[in-house]
Amino acid sequence: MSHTLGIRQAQKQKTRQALLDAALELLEEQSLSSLGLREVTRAVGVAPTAFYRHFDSTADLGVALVEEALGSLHGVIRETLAATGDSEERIARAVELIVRHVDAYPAHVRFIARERHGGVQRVREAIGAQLGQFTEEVRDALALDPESAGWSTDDLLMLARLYVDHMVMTASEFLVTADRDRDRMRDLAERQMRLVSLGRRHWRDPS
Amino acid sequence: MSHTLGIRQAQKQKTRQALLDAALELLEEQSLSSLGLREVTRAVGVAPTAFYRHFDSTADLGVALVEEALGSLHGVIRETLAATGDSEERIARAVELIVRHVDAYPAHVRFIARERHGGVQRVREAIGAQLGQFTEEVRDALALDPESAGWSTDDLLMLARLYVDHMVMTASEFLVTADRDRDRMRDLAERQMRLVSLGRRHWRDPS
DNA sequence: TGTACATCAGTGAACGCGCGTTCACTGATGTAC
DNA sequence: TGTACATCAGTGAACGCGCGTTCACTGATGTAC
Repeated sequence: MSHTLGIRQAQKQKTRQALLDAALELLEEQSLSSLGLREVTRAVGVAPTAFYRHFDSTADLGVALVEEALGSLHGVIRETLAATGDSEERIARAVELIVRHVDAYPAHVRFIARERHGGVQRVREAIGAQLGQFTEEVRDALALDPESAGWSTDDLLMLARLYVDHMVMTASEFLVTADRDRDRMRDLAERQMRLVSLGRRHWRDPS
Repeated sequence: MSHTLGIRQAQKQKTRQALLDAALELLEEQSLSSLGLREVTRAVGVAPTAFYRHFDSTADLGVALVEEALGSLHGVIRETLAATGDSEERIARAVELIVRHVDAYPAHVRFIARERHGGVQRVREAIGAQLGQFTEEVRDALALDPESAGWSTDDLLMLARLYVDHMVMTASEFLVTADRDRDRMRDLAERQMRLVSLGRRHWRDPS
């Protein structure tokens, strides 16, 4: 059964979400470490003091944005990796997934790219933790693949990091790619994944 | 002959360098978009208004920092790539180069990693331009390699981007790596480069 | 269902503070003769 | 070498402004009976 929130709770959540949305928009042209609490509340249309009913600070809001941006991605990634098909199909599907995600949530992707190495420690740590989880999930998926026979856990993690970093890199590249260059960039990303897959196939081949 | 600067010019350069150094240090725990001009002059010990004798704004100072951080790297990279030796030697040398650079200029590396996707457009653009130049230089070096026989310019650029992005990624990884994990991270980076090199060797093999 | 009290999300005034920028200035350095 | 004037890096006072945070408050929603 769906538990209906009380009116008060529902309204509170609505305001909280409005603060998150407004912050995300303001962050398209600045960094979290320069985002002001008053800017955010002004954009939403509430009093500055209302901010404290939801977050301790803008850093705290940033951590919530990390959860919003990356928390829901685990399922999608696992699905994509678990799907069958030959290497070429998988690559096309992975790149397609990235493109769709960037199109659907450009501000979230920009936020993660910007704050991954940004000036707010707690947010960097939150992003690092999420990406670390992704890496482990990718490693586990790789381990199930027949191609990974004979691979050490450490080598699998090495490869998983390469894939996850390539994914993040590709996503932030798409963010700044003009429409007329989309197809070229997509092709580029696919060729890079193809080259890595080739390296994977010949890893520790006696040759 | 070495042209000696006038006393006035020399003093001006000294102050300018002090501003750059102080800014770089302040940027270890914040982003450029939140760096204040008064913070910087306070750290140096000059009046806030002195700032304007050197830079229009903190964004302008940021662009100067990009030049300082990346401008001198072209030569080093070209040398490393031009050097002979087998694939394994090259990889070890490349990783060694990165490690040394991060140790010698940690604040510069952090600045580039942070502002590459940061909140100040002109600085992002300056970093992008420099990294684009690196990519072209790496592509040109790759083109001279016998292993690249039969490669299209486009495929060479694709590979060059993979190398440059891996280089940046590795550098910013080392920045946050504790001493006791240094060797493990170095090994990881070398294995990743080895896997990419394997992919390169088998690229468009009829197999 | 109705009443009396508790909760708490959002308000609005007030605070002290540091910000970026302007301006006229000073005095050491540079230059012309 | 000495003198008279020009340049200009750095100064210090002043400005208006928006910031984060505090506080006592209001009034709609929730709860107990």
